[in-house]
Amino acid sequence: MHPSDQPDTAKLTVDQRLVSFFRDGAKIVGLPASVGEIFGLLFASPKPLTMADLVERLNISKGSASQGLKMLRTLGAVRDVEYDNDRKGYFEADIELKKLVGGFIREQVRPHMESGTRKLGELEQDLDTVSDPELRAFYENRIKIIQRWSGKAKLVLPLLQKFLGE
Amino acid sequence: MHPSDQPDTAKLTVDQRLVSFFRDGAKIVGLPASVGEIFGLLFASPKPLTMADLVERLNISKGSASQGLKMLRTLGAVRDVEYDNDRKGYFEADIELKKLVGGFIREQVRPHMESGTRKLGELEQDLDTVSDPELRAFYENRIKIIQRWSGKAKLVLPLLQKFLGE
DNA sequence: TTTTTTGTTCAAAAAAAATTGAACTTTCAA
DNA sequence: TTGAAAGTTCAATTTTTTTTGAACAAAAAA
Repeated sequence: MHPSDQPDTAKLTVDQRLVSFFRDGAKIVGLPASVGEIFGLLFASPKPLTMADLVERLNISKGSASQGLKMLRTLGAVRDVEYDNDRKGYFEADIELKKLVGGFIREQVRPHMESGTRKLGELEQDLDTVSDPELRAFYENRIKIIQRWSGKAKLVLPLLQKFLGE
Repeated sequence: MHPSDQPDTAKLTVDQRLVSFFRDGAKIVGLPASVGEIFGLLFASPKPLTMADLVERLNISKGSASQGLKMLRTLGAVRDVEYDNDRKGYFEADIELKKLVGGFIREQVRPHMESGTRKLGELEQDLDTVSDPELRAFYENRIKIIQRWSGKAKLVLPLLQKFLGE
């Protein structure tokens, strides 16, 4: 073994640790590991990186890099930058918590909430099909409970965004 | 086909819709579908149910029912109740948002945050191994950014709990 | 005690999700 | 134009997660 080669248990470099940190973070919030790694490497890099850099340094396929970057751009977590006046695309991590959380809420939370609201509406329609009045009253109450939750959730999101926006 | 058998496109009953609603909800927050279904059926039931009821009405295995109930109890989303002075165990959904969110934060959020905090600490140790002063300064700044995020996150959880607790 | 009912555990199977890589498109330079 | 570099797409593969079900354990009834 060459002296600079490190065994598995060796200390990781800071950028490797950041990649690992964001890989875990991505999994926690339900995003693919590769997406976390890409963000991590960009976050750990003083200079913008190309897709080829990501493929090489993270050992991921071109396909993963492309799809991961697409998702990160949609989330507003990564942006395209001009660099080296090169025709290749360069990318940079966005470090504003407000933007990261905002993108996550917009892309991952709101769509689910909307579909939930729609489903809840359908549910109310079906109440008419319940003939037993006691059961019907029970269901009405249950639906009211969900609506109360839903109302809170809708209030909480802007509150959260406000709090996180410095 | 017997007249009471409904084709796939037929209207669902209210309890089926609630099961489906919570199945989706579970997936959104990263829990197995079966866990959502179990909670959904309990939520939709005026009376406590047994494990056998869940197996039969949701068409899931005894193993899934047992494991799902275990998780829901750990989350504080379901509780054991006495009923019918029967030796079987009976279960009921908990409908307090405060408790549901509290359990989720305690079981699913806190452990991840703690492991993140630990990893961040390790990361700081490794800063010493960075010889280039410019790169080191860059990393120091990045770590500071994560620490700022982490601080916010730690403040946000109690705030959230307070807001959701009626 | 023995049998039956109820519930748990966990290895194996099935299902779902992420990743790959080869074919394709786009874009620019020669 | 043509060729090469850069990037995208998506069917096939791999990996991860969930679910199953049979063996086991616990507890009460017979």
